[in-house]
Amino acid sequence: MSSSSPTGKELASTFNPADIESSLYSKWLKADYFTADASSTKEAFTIVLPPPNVTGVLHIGHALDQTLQDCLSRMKRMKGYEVLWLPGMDHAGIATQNVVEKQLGAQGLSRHDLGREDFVKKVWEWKAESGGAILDQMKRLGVSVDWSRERFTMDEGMSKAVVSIFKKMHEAGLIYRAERIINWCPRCLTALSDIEVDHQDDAGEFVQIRYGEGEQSIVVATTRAETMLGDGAVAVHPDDPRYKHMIGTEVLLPLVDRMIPIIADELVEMDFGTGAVKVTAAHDPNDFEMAVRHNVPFVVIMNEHGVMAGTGTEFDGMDRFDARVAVVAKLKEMGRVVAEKRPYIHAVGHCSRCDTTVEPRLSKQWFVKVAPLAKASADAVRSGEVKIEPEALAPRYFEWVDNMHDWCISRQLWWGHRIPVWYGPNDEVKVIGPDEKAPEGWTQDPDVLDTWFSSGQWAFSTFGWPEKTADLAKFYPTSVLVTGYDILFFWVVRMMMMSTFAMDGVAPFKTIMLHGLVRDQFGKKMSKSRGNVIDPIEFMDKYGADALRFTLARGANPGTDQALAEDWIGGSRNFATKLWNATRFAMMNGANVNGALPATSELNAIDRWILSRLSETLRDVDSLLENFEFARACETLYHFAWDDLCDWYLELSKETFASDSKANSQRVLGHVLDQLMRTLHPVMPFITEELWCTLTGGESLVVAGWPKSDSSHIDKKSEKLISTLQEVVTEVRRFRNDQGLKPAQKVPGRFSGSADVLEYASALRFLLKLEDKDFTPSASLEIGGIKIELDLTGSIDVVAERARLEKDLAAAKKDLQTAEVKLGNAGFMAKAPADVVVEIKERLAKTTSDIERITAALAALK
RNA sequence: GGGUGCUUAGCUCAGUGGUAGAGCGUCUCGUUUACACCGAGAAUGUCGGGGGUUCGAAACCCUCAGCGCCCA
Repeated sequence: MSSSSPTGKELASTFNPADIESSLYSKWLKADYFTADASSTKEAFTIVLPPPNVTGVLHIGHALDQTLQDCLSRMKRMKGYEVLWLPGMDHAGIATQNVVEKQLGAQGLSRHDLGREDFVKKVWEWKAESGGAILDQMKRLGVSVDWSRERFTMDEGMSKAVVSIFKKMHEAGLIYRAERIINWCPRCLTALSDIEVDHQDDAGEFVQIRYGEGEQSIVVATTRAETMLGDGAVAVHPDDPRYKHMIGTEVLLPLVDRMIPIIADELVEMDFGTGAVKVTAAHDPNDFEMAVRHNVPFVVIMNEHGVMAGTGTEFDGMDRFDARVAVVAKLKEMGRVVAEKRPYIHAVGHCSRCDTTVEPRLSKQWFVKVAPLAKASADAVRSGEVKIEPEALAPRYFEWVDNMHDWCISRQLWWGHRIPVWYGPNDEVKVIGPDEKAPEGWTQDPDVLDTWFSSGQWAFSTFGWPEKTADLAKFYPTSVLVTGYDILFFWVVRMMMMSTFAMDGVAPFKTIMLHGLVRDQFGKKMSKSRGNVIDPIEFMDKYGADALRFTLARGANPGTDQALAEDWIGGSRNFATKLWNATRFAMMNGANVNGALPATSELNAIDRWILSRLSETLRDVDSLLENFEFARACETLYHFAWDDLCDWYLELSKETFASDSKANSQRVLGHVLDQLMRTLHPVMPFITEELWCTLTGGESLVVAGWPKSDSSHIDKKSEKLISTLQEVVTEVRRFRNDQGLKPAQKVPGRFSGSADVLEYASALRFLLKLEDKDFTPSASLEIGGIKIELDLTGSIDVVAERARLEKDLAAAKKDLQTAEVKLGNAGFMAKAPADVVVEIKERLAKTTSDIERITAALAALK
């Protein structure tokens, strides 16, 4: 059987995604549909793609994030906006440098063997050869990004912007250099910001050590015994009665034989450990704070590799973890270990890139003073200029921006934006802007900037800032930022801070739409070690991009994680096949979009009903998508397409399509499919494009109009009638099933009752496999005022029928009781809204008549 | 320790005051003018426990228990 289209094209009998996806994507690129026009008079709709790492490959989280962005972009494009969805990549400082260093390591080389210049050259070579694999994978998903505007955080324009903003922030007093305790990775040999540190529960030890002798001794507790070599004081709480008398005195620090003071500071928790803590000013952030307050000296006892150095003890030259063991052993020997707990589970910081245990280290670094920036970022949300969706996640945002520490932005790496600060021969310090030259003989700071410093500018420097470009004017601020809540703090907050600063207080987006993480089918986090990682490419190969996209969008409830299983992607593929076959069937039956839709007065109730359901669906889906309710939008479309259209409309209309009076229905069906394909297109771009072009002969759904719900089509009367037909069909099917009739077995049957239902008697007969001929009824049913009589050749299964009726009777009695209780409740009658009371009264009447009918039927059964 | 969620069918989750829902899975029947990647029918829940507010609570409040995430 074939289905012909306006273009003479035919649909294959089975849907195979691989046949259409890549050629459709090429078609869209060739037609230049995704390239935005800054000179357009249309209202702009802008999204910047959260730039994936240049080292990255597409994982399921990207697939979700990008599917949602593509849905919004495609819908807005169809709605007539000038849509810019800007793609690009992040240079990912540490991650990328690690990749290239690893490659060098395989050849027995380190970056130092190459030298800075050649190493950076090598990284660029790596990028040209193997970087950005993710971009091609994104094309598989069908992303409608503007490739002509693709950016990279290290490209020329963005690099210039980085230098410009550094200078601007420095001039505003927002960037400074200071000696502080920072997170140090002894393997990557660089400083890390707070958010580049992952806290894990590690099995460590908790050791209590006695300092001093006799009366003048005090027991401190620590998880890092080796740092005692650098202690400058012991701290207690000022109100602690145990130690009050010792405040201001000194105790002997063992091993190094130094007298150190006992100080009082409110930071100390009396209930924790012994209530006395050692103060290692150069190796712990809290100790550093106390040391500053009490003038405790900073004693550095480790080098950059985490190796003990400069303590003047036997421990110099030992790795920090070996030193921990050795120091405890030695102290034990001396009888100074009062108590030990092992294992002691506590949170320990690890480098988020290489998992090495982070070492707090006193070091001179560049910082951003975040207080004013964070306040502006918080205010933008508090004032309503920026909306967080879902609103429930706003407190998390505030918790962060309201309590933010200064941001360490220097990294001791080679791959990244080099800090534009130059030092003169006499310790002069100067920030050199993009168009300036450093004086002769000066040297540049060797460090580079934190990757987030440049990606924080993604929402404006991608448009050409600091130049006053047409793109910037047209597309900034962006409309919505779509991203996972997991990078709210990493990236979103940085974008907010940098953008509001650079763009004169205008926040970078109007809405921050946060989605959750994709988890495995049991809701567990995906991880390589668990072996439960879902590869989006594999599943696109297997089920098609549309199936993956639909599954992800259907699971995307605002701000919450979603589980994903292969079976569910298979289910979405089944849905795609359903759409394919429904369209194929429709076209075999002459569905078309030629000319105007017939007036509703000329349509039968089935056509009026599907138009009514269509209008309601379009109305609901539009509002759901505008509110980022992707899951509910998909659910609504799924049930309209599968239940209303395929299971009921097509089945009820088969009779019509076989008759001579089918023209109106053919036009209606064409219209419904046309609108359905348009509405599904943002979620399932490939199959809808293929089906719609075949059905309508149109150029492309990418540039087709977004459907408007036609409220004049909403027809409650037809909905009521069709719902009665559905009830009749379902009940008779149930009866047939209970009676053991085969689905295809024809049975003589006839209807009597209200005329508007009887008008569709032949459609009912078709669905119920009832024959229209004279017979003596042996069974009868009554549903919704319609009487159905059937001939079961004289014998029916009385036991089965009795069981069925009794079940119905019990349900009806239960309903009756609830209704009676409510109506008999004076409080309910007095306080419940009128429409609820009416509803309950109707329910009472219906259940009463049902009970009478069922009771009579039971009595009639022999 | 601070913050913030979650607990509804076998599994994963919707559902914010008016008769408990979906997808997947399970059971039965079935190749009938698209589709077995299908159709028809069925089973399955004192909505974590307890208390309160209300005419009415899965939903609102309190409390207990369990689980999770973020931050320190």
